[in-house]
Order: sequence, then structure tokens, then C-alpha cells
Amino acid sequence: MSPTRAEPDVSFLLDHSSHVLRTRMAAALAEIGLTARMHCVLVHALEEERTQIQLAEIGDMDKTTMVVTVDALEAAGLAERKPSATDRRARVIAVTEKGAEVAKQSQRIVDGVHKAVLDAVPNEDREVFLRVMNGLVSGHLATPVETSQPARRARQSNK
Amino acid sequence: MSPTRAEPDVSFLLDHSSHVLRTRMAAALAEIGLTARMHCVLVHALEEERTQIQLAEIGDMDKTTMVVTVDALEAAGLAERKPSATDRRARVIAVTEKGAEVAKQSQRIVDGVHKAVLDAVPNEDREVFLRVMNGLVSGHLATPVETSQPARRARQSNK
DNA sequence: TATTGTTATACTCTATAACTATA
DNA sequence: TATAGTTATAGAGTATAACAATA
Repeated sequence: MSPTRAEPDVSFLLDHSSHVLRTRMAAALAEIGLTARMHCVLVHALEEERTQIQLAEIGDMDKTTMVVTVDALEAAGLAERKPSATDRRARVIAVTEKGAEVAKQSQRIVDGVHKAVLDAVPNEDREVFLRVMNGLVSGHLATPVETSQPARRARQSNK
Repeated sequence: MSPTRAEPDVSFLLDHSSHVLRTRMAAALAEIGLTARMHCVLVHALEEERTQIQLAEIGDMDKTTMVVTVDALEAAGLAERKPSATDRRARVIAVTEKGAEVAKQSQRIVDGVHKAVLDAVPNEDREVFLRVMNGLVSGHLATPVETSQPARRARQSNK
């Protein structure tokens, strides 16, 4: 029996590939003035009437991060905050006509970047690759480990 | 021919899986008081005599980040800065006896976390998965896109 | 002149706290 | 009392600038 070998460096493979893909996506979307977050919000706000909180959950961002993202979309004239018809606390994100057009463009861009990755995978391996990744993401690598201490210490309350 | 469908969300697959794996690795290494960076430096400093700059390149970190990492290793008694025999500007990172033991432990931890991931991949798919990931990392997703504007604006010089 | 390593700190990102309006 | 959204800002991470020592 051959000696024990180090396991393949799965961390490097996933970290590096996701990092490079992220820079590529950011660069591609930047050409039409969007960030990945703006694209995400735009697309999901188009699907149906959604409030900021709902969109924040979908995009896995904090509600305060959501505020910044919506500010950017409003400043670019791509979306508007509208009062919710059913909850006067909440604001629905309405995509403008221009926003809808940009969303179509950005979706094409995103699809293009993803297609380029998949085209780089040999035909006969593509299905297995996607199956394995989907399996990991919904199974063994579905849930982040809870860090015993939060990402940041609770802020000093100085009242 | 069926209508065009959105491409699989490769960004999500890679981002999510790498993020979860990263939290898991951080949690596992934290149990012996290491960060991933400390582990990385420890292991590569053990392989052969290396200076901070060389170790920084291997771990893809800034030299100032390297300073912090080596500070942590020294504080934990796992490594020491030694003057280089050939370049009086440079410092070689010497792993202590305790550091070497910890490195063995941390390597076992890292291998264990990686093995758990691969064990979650069906036997018959594992080889293809690794082949594809290695292919992407050394091919289509080898090099990050150069951001036209740097990650951070140049700092104001106030001399 | 260029490079190693250091210190100090500015910049970005993100999340906590506190608040207002409403449920 | 709890929740949606906002503002202000603290905390963490990281990289730039400047510097001393040396090449």
C-alpha cells in the first residue's frame, strides 16, 4: 500500500476559482455600472413585488447593506422605493423601465460569464461537475459554521 | 429546440461552497489557536529556509499582512525571526519545535476537513470533480481580472 | 537606485446600536 | 412588544505611504 498522501487542497481549488470568477463578474458588470449586488436586487425585484427586507434575505445581505444598494439603484435611476400597499412601514422596490432594460443586459452578462466557465469544462465532465457542486452546496457544504464569537465584537454601548 | 435557459449559477456554487468550507476550516484550526494564514506560513517555513517576502508570495499576502502573521506565530511561540545568513535585510522564519508539532496537528486538521468534503462526493464522481477544478484553476479561472481601479484609492500624501 | 521588513494609519466593507414610524 | 427602514459609526481586515537598514 502506498504511503498516505496529503488530501487534495480543496480549499485552494474553491477559494481560487471563486475569487477569480468574482473579479471577472465584477469587471463585466462594472461595464454597465452595476455591482453584483445591484444586479441581484434588480433581478429579484423584477420577479415580483418585494420589500427591502425580502430582497435582503434573498441576496443574503444585512438590511443596512440593502439600504446602500437601493440608494445606488435609485441614484442610477434603475429602481425606486414605493410605499407598500399593505404595510406602511415597508417599502417595495419598484424597478424602472430603464432598470428593467439594464436587468436584461446584466442577466446576459452574468449568463455569458457563466457560460464561458462551463465551456472551459470538457463536455463529458460538465454534468458531473454541476451535479457534484449542487450536491455539496445543498449537502455537506450547505451551512456555514457558526463562529462562537461573532464576526465582530458587540459594539460598546456608550449611552 | 427548447427555449434558452439561464446558465447554471456557477458563481453561487463556487462562492457558497468556498465560503462554507472557509468557515469550517477556520473553526477547525481555531481549536488549536491557528488561523489559516498561520498554518500556511508554518507549513511552508518548515519545508525550507524562507524569508518573510518569500512566504508572503507563497501565501499570496501583502508583506504588511505577513508581519502581523509572523507576530502572531512568535507570540504563540511557534516561530522565530532569524537574520538571514546571506542578506542582512531579510529575516528567515524559523519554526520552533513546538511550531513543528503544531504544524503536524494543523496539517492533520486541514487534511481531515478536506477529506470530509471529498467523502461527501460520490466515489464515481470524485476524480472528474478534482480534474475539472484543477483544470479551471490552472486554465480559465487561473488569473484574477485586473481591476482598472485598485482595491483602494491611493492614500492622500500629506507631507 | 532597489529591496526587506517595520510602523502607522487611511480606506473599504459590513454589521451593531439607536432611532422613527408603524404593526 | 416586535418589525421595516434609516442613520451614524465602530470594528475588522488590509493595503498604502514613509522610513531605516542594507543590497
